[in-house]
Amino acid sequence: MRIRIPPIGKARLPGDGTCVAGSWKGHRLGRVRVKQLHSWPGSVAEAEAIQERLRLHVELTGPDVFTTVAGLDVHYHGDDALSAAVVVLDAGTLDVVERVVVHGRAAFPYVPGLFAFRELPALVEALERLTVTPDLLVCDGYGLAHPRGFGLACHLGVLTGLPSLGVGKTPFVGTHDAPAPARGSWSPIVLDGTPVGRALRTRAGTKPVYVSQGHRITLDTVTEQVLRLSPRFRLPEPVRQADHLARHGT
DNA sequence: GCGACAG
DNA sequence: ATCTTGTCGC
Repeated sequence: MRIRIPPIGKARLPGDGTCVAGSWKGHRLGRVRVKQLHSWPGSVAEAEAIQERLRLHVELTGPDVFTTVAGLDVHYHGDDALSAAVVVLDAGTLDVVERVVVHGRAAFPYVPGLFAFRELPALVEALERLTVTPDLLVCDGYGLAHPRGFGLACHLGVLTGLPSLGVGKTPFVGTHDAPAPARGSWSPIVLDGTPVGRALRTRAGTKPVYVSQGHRITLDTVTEQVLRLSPRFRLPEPVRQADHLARHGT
């Protein structure tokens, strides 16, 4: 299987990115710096090799208090067209601090385990357009709970150096028991005898979400943050906001 | 060996 | 992910 792909930072972005709103709450200004840690893979084997190499950069401990949190999500329109959104919230009040949407194209075919390569260029572009630097990235998908221990959340965390976590909506790798019915209960996702994430009940009477570490964060902190960011709905507020922005442009 | 497999 | 109706429940 041969694949031609645009390199990171050079993905086609027809329609150009759109900065929907700027920061207005006096947060410190800063720009997310994205490291160029690898060239763009031209095949499945190359993509897997990149994951095997970058996984060694993942750090599984880090801060447990965050001032601002960013939710990231991508919406697909037809074949390869997509819109990537990042919404930064005040971690305490959940007020919106900044929002960015960019329109582009999927940068890789969908291959389970290589999902990150589809969305990476557009998400990186959106992060680079932020005028604030979020303290935590809340990603739509998996982190450590991945066939090679390096899902989208790990990838974005390592490229930006920011703490990150992954929230999946459906099971992927490993096995788990159903968590107890009460909000806040969880059960471990086990892969090769190792706990790599948790099935977490963010709301009673609904399916759990599947959380895992991305970068510079512990699993306990991941669990705590996802619960705190999901006071009302199944999905954390930053991801819901990003989903809405990517979907409806507003 | 075969199928299933984040979005 | 996306294509799709109605329906039950808060």
